[in-house]
Amino acid sequence: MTSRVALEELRSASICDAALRLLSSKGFAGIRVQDIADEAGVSKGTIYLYFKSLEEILEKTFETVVEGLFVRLRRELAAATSFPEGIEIVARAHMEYFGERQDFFRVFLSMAEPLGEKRLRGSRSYGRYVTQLLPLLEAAQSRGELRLTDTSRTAIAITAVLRDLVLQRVGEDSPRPLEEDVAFAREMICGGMARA
Amino acid sequence: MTSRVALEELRSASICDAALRLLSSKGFAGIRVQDIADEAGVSKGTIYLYFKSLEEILEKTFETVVEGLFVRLRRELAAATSFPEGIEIVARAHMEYFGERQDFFRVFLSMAEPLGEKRLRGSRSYGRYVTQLLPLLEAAQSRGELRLTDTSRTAIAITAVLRDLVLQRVGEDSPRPLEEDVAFAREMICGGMARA
Amino acid sequence: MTSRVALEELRSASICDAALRLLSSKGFAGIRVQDIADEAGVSKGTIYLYFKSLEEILEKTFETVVEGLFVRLRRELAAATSFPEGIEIVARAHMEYFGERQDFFRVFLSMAEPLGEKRLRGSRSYGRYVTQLLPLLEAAQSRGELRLTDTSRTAIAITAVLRDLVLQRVGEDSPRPLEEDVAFAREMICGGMARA
Amino acid sequence: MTSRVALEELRSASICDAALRLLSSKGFAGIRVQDIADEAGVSKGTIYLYFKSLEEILEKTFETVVEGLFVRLRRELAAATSFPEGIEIVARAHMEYFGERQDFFRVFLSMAEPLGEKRLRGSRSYGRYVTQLLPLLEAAQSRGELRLTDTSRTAIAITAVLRDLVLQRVGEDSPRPLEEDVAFAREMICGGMARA
DNA sequence: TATGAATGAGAATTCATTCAT
DNA sequence: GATGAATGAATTCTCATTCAT
Repeated sequence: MTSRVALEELRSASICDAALRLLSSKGFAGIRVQDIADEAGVSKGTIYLYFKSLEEILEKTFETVVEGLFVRLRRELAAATSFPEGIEIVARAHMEYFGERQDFFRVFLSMAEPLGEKRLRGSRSYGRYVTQLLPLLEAAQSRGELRLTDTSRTAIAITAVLRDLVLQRVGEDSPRPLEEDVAFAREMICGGMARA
Repeated sequence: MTSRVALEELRSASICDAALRLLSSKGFAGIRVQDIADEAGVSKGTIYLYFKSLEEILEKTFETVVEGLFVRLRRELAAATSFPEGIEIVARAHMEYFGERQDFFRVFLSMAEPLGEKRLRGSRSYGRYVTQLLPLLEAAQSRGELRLTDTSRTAIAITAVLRDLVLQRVGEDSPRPLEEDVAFAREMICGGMARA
Repeated sequence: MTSRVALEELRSASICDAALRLLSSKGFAGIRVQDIADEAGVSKGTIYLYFKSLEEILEKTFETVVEGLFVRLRRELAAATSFPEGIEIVARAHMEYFGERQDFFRVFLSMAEPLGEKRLRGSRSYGRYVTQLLPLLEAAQSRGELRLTDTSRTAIAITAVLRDLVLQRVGEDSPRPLEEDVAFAREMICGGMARA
Repeated sequence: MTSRVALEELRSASICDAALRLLSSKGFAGIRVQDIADEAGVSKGTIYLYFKSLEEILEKTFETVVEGLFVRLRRELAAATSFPEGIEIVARAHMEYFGERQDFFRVFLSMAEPLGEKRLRGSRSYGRYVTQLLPLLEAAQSRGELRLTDTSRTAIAITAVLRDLVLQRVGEDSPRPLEEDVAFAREMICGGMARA
């Protein structure tokens, strides 16, 4: 019985893996069920034993990857003792995680809103993504570390900066040392750009 | 002869206008040549007299809209006398311009990189978009107003914050007063989030 | 303008003709859009310029043929002066009309009720078919020619007998003279089977 | 060994039963092997231990039901002492038997000939169905009760009338008393419709 | 024997693009 | 130039049948 469920999980995961690999090379719009099947080494019919539609595959794939980042963030943020330290942790997590999943990251970007609605309706990941930072901000606020009081817009601004810095790294042939970008992010986010 | 070219420009522009209107309601993936033809009031065949392919229409449309923002930025930024003032100008331009083109904005977002490659390969607008801020930053730097020295990454961070704040506004049913968000952007970008 | 509509009618009709020819050899269930396209000498895409779906083609085809019989019945029944004469006219019309459309007739049979619902939803022809006989029966009744008073069930019984006799003829390699079957139908329907 | 065969019969019958129940709700075209397996409580693979194909299941199911009517007709017709009495018996049998199997009856109708060939090729039941009436007609003829001499066409006409009357009953929300329809059938078939 | 996961040949439908008028 | 009818490649999803366990 366990093996039945396990097998199902396994197949399902391997199909998502295949989809993830293709997301890279083809982007969201260019992906076809047959491609996923080929990449996963199963038949088209098999795909439909595990997923109801192409859309479901893409959604599941997406959620899986994003959840991976969330898990990491939750784990590591627990140890942060100051706001700048928290920002560093978040920045590092982003850069490493997406640095290893460059191709996916591009897709992730386009998910900022129900974009490409036809192909990925109802994915709520992006909202949850922003939400991951709220504990960090609330703790900082209760410690009186924040200048700005609108935590929701603050969270948005933080993720925006991190996202685009990662995107930049990902696009570069030989990105600078990771810690340099982490430091830049911390400085920019905590202290802003203007001299006192 | 001039009138020949002018007419051609006119037709071409009216097709792009039609495409823009549809981009709103249908998004990138859902747009069809027949729809554009209908919306523009010409036949499908005529479309192909002015454009080589659907892709070309979308690309041209995109460039046109983005160029509109660039023109505005270049014009208004010339008057900026300080870095914070420049940031305010840029923020206000973004919020107004995209606030009036909400539907397009979402599409714009997905263009951060050659996403949706199949439908819009090779658009280089996003890179140029970031470039628009360089004059502002270089002037600020020469005036000694900047803490951070990496102007390229700084420009990225600024556009990232603005983009996502606009996105947030666009998604809200009754967004707060525009100047409030402009002020938030200025504060965040110039002074950062952490208390001194 | 007229030629536009005319052309459309023509294409539409030639597609239905093709479908009718195939109905014969493949039956309702076995018919494919590609087959119809091939048979009609157009491309699959063209089919969809004139019909919304396979179902619509089949429906239209069906209606067209049935309407042909109705037209004939209405025309000829007007001349009937007695019930037996009317029955003869109806019987002859059935046998000739379906004798020339044997393959279609089989399909018609299966339409007695919303059978094969999935493939031919909403065809109301059969009900209208029975209705064609009502004028004949009402005239006969007002002339006092009928023993039985339930005209609706009577109409059903008549069409049933005619249908199955035609079916029998259609299935025979060398059917007997048509007038023999017409006479049998008249005798059976008017006088019944039992000796006085 | 006997039990082996018996078990096989049992399974086979229970699969047909399942198919029959589904025929009702889904019609011929909509029936799927998986549905039959589910309804019968066995696996899809098991189905193929007992039947060569979906077609074979449908055929066998069909035969089984039809044979049920035949058995009843043979039993009850033996007692008939006159033609009208025989017709009454046949009419009653039809109305009761198919009244209890309404959904199947519709399918039965479409079987008048190798209709839906793809799904049920070669069913010969309908011909045998007509044959069931021949003993009745021959006895009546030898007793001099018949006006018409063509027993084969006569049998066809009888079954046609009965079939369509049952169809009518089956389609009605609150059918009239069964004996009323039996009487109508007897009158129509024995005495015809025209007043002497 | 029984199972049900896997297969893959289809089938309907869409739509960018072409081209004769 | 302008048109829009015609094309057919491409795509998703279904389901009868097989076969390893």
